[in-house]
Formats: sequence, C-alpha cells, structure tokens
Amino acid sequence: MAKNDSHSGKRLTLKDVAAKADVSPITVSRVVNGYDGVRANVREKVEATIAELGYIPNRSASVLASSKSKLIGVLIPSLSNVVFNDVLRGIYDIATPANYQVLLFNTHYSAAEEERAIRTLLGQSPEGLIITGGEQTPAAKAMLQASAVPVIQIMGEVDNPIDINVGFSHFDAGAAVAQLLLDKSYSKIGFIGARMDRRTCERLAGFEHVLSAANSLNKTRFITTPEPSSVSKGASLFGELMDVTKGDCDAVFCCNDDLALGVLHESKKMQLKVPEKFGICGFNDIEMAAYAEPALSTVRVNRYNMGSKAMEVIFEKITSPADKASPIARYINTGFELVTRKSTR
Amino acid sequence: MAKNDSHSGKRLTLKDVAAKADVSPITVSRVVNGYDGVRANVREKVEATIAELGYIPNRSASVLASSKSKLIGVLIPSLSNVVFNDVLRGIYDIATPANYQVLLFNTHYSAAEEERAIRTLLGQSPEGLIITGGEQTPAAKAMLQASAVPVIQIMGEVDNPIDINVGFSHFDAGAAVAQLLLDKSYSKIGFIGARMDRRTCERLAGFEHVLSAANSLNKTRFITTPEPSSVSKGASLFGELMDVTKGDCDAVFCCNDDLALGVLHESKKMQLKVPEKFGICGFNDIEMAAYAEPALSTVRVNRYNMGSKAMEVIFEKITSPADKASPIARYINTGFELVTRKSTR
DNA sequence: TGATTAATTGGTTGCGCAACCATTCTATGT
DNA sequence: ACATAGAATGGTTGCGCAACCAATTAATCA
Repeated sequence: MAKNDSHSGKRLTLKDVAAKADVSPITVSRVVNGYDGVRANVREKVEATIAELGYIPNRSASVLASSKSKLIGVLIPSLSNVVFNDVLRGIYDIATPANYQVLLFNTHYSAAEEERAIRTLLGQSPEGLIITGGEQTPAAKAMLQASAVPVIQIMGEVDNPIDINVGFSHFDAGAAVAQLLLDKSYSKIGFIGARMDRRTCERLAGFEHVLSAANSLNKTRFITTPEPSSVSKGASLFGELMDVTKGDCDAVFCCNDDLALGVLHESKKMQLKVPEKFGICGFNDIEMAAYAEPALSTVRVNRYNMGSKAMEVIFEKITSPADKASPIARYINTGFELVTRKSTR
Repeated sequence: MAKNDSHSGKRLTLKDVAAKADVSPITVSRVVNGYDGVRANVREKVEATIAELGYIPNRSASVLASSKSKLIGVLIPSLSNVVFNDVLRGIYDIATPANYQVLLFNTHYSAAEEERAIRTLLGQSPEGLIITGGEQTPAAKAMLQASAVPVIQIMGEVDNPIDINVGFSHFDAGAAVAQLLLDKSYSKIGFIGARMDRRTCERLAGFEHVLSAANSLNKTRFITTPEPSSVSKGASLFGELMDVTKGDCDAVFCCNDDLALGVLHESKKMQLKVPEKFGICGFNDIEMAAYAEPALSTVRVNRYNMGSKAMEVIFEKITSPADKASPIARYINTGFELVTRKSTR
C-alpha cells in the first residue's frame, strides 16, 4: 500500500503509484511513457491507479534521468509584431501534436538579451532551438556550437548559419519592390522604415541597389526611425517625408504593412491621389492590406511556413541519427511573392 | 583538476567547475545562484572558471533538488488573435525581468486540450499558472486545486475562480455597446459574431439584455458563426445579415474589430452611408480601428494590463507566505471603455 | 505434456544539483 | 596575545525518474 492517498504534503511519485498498484516503479514508468511491452491488464490497473491518485509525473526528474526534454526553445525579437504570431503558429502546429513543448523568449531586438536567453535555454537541455536571424553574439554562437543542439535560424538569409537557415532573401524582396515601382513608371521613389533591424536594412539595401542601377536613387527620400513601427508611426513618417522632399516624391516603399497603412491614411488626408499621383507598397501582406482603400500592394512572405518548416527540420535532425542518406540542406528558402493591388498603378 | 576541459562527450557539471577552481561544488552552486556569502576573490575565481569552461547549469537538476522552477505556465486559446499578443506582452514584461520563464500553450479553444496542457504543465512544478477564462474541465479544476499553485484566470469574469480572476465583465461591455447604439438613435440593431467562445457569448448576452429591455430585440439580425473571425469573415457575415434582413438593419455590433473592419469595407462597397444610415461598433480597439475610414467606434480593453496584472498577482502570492496582512482580492477588474469614433452617429 | 523461446517485469544505480548541518577560517574586542 | 563571535566553506544526502541488465512469466512447438 502507498503511504497515503493524497493529502500528505509530499508530492506523489512513481513509487507511490507502484506500491498502490502492486507493481514495480519501472512498470509504472513504462505505462506513463507508453512503452508497449506491458500486458494489457497490468497497464489498465496502473492507469486506474494513476487516475485514482491523480499522479502527475515529475518532468524535471524525467529530464534529468533520461536527458530527453521534448523541449524546443524559440527566440523572437518582438511580441507586438503580428509577423511573429504566424511564425509561432507554424511552430506550435508542428510541435504540439508531437508532444513537444515550446519555451518562448522575447529578445526585444537585443543581442545581449538573446545571449542571456540562449544560456538559460541551454540549461534545460532543449532538443532544438529556433532563433530569429543571424546576429548572435560570438559568445552565443560558441555556446550554440558547443551544445550540439539543432539550431534553426529563421526569417532572414543568414550568411554562415550555425546549423540550418530557413528564410528568404530580404535583399531580393527589396529589390523586387524597387523594380515594381520603376516598372510602374514611378521615378521619385522614397522609403519609409521603422525599427531598422537587420532584415529591414537588407530590404532597404536591395531596394537601394536597384534604384541606384536605374539612376533613380535619392536618399533624401529615405526616412527611417529606430522606433518600433505602427500605423501611426507610418502616418508621421510620411508627413516627415513630404516635408523633407517638399512633396517631390511619387512613390514609397514601406518596410511593413502597418507603416504603409498609416501612409495610405495620411495621403488620403492630404488629398494625394493613390495610386495615380502616389504609389505605395508595403511588406508582409497582413490581412488588412487587402481591405485597405485602395487595397495595398505588398510582398507576401510565408510566415507560417517558416515556423512549421523550422520545426520539421528540427524533427528531421533529431530522428535521423547523423548525416544519413538524405542530408538536410543548410539553406532552405521559403521565398516571397509580390502582390500588386490598387495602391500602385 | 577537472577530468578534462570540454571536448569529452559528457556534460559539464558543478563538480567539474569545482575541481578546476579548487573549491567545493556547493561553493560553485552559491556563486551560480548569486548568494552573497562568498568571498569576493573566491567568487571571481569561480566565475572565471565557469566562463573558461563554458559551464551552463542543468536546470532540471536544480528544479528537482530545490523544487523551485521559476516557471510560469500560460494557456491561451489562440495564437492568431492579436488580442493575446498584448496579454502575452504584459506577462513577459513582468516575468522576464524577474528571471521567470514562460511556458506557453495554445489550447485552440478546446477544454480537452487545455486539460492536457494543464497536466503537462503541472509536471514541471510551475510557480504560477495563467489561464484564459473559467471553462476548465472538472478534472482540470481538480488538478489545479490539488496542486496548490497560484492560478490566475484572465480575460473574462469567472463565476467561481479557482484562485484569482483578473479581467472584466463582457456582459457589461456588451450592454454598454447596446446602450450606445440606442442612444445614437439606431433602432434596428444587429450583431455579428464569430468563434462564439464564452466571452463573446457573454458580450452578446449583455447586448441582448439591453436591447430586450428597450424593446428593440430582433434576433433575426444576429448572425454568428463558430468559425474563427477575420476581416474577410466580417465582410461575408455582413452580406448574410443584409440578405437575411433584406436591409432592414441600421446598426451592428461586431464581436471584434477584425469583423467590424470587414463590415465597414463591405458596407462601403454597398454604398451604405456609415454612420448616417448604418452604425458599426467593434470590440477590442486594435490600432487599425482608429485608422479606418470612417474611424471605428469600439470598446477598449486593457489587454496588456490583464497580462501584467496577472503576473504581478502571481508574484504577490509567491512572496507573501500566506494570507498575510493584505489579502489579495479574488476578483480584479481591469475594466473597459467605450471609444466612440466616426462609425457611429 | 515437457522443453524451448519470447515476452514481461523487477532491482540497482546514477543523472546534477541544493538543503542541511558541521567545520574551518577571519575579524573583533579585551 | 587570547578568546569569542561571526562569516565562509565543505560533506552528505536525497529529489524522482529512466537506463541497464537480470529474473520471471507466458506462449509456442514437438
């Protein structure tokens, strides 16, 4: 018999269940973990006892003893950005059915916070890590390398991935937008950006590259801020753009749709005809983009896929013992797609 | 001396650091955990050794030995709903600086999934739980009760909270919207709702209650769907509403802003004059609401505060040994606020 | 029915750390 | 210089579980 049923202060353990069910602790362990080498009647008896006692296995002990954590660490730079929602959804949708848990850290776009999070995370023996971008501190990279845990760097293109990179080229996407605007015969083209993280800067670089090649580059039309982006920030930056250029600007690429929506709102207030007199292109293709008036041209990126693909790759790496027959590509491109709607000619 | 520096397959432990630094393991533990009873020169020596070896403490062992996890479990029903982003932000902004980690589960509006998540969570000795709403299964409630972990039920008003409830009355909020619409002389008032979870239903109940008291209740003007809400769903439900009522409807309360934005978009397409001929009120006050054309009347709720307050309450419960001098209120009301803009007269 | 094989079950040990108490050392006062 | 208080450090133990191998039981065949 177990020492008691439940009301003692001590936590129930495998042993308590085993005593009550009159089997050995290890048999209970097997039932809990779903090994199939347990006879049906024994399994049922143990399961009944577990239910009766309300036993919940201690995960820490299990992880310590087995060094299998079923834990995936995820580091994202922002929780306010809708973009990361979709990525997270992709991650959870693959992880949860496989009984994996997700430990999520918000790094606030800070490499130092990121390093701290990685250290904390590695202390929990995660079976995989999903990290945004490739700007980890050297110390962080060293820890990651030493840990031998699968590391997926997502969102952007990473130069020399620690392990595997899932994302797309923001440079190319920025370039494509510039080309689109040029093709639509806009010539005085500006840029509005907020936060200016690595990926935004890459978008801008690609954009600038194409404009420059077409001899249409005028950086006074580039307005940026380190502050986070929002619809209202888009409106105010647009005002700034019009001030600085004295209206000598006929199109703008906004580094995301929130900003673009703000620009659209403000340009309507200024009676600027969109798209005839002024073209606007956003980035991300959030749902509202299609419902703006006029509907917003933008760039669609496969956010959900980046998350789900990252998880799938982790599972591949966990299950395939080593560099087996089909090695996993180091770079996985999730691509992007120009969506031209009514905010450009 | 430690057995080796790093390249062995075995994980570094406290003991390795202790051997290398020529102190006892427990002293290393004290340094790692920041106890101050360690002399400065010893502390420095140990810290240097830790850095040199790249030692990362094993959290599972620590939790097992100390039964302190610094872990907060959070259960939310959806990752696609922007609302939960803000709540999460509030939670993280309090938890992270205190060195607490957040284990987040998505229950997909399913009580069964929620129960499973709670079981998993309780296995990790969390120091607090934040759960959306009060519709846990009896089994889940029993587990929670037995665990003696602080449980904060957030978002809505919960009848008989397991522990503490942080949220606001959706019934009252729905009632306030009905009163607003009535005050603005709308008389053929409809409702558009998606997902229809508990809180949405409460909003509807309050709304219905006031309309009924004013003799303005006509349920044929209530269009709902169990599917998740989105801007496009708002548009299609609005079409349905106009079909069903043959246009005999002069205002609608949408259970969230996404839906309302879709309704607004669709009503413009139908040339319906908003707000003169048709009033629209949303719910949540997302940023886009203010930038719609016309700007959307809605209900502002303190999402961020719900999250941060919930975490604060958990910390209070953790630190105050028991029902000390200042007991914590069982119900904490975060309130709501009607925001009347241009989509209502 | 008995021998042989395969399927179940159990015992022992250690994962890495912190609690607890005992011990050693340093600083202070007389 | 010596006793004493106080601070710093160390030794031992157990947290709850799973890996490993040994012992037991049931199933199969001749």
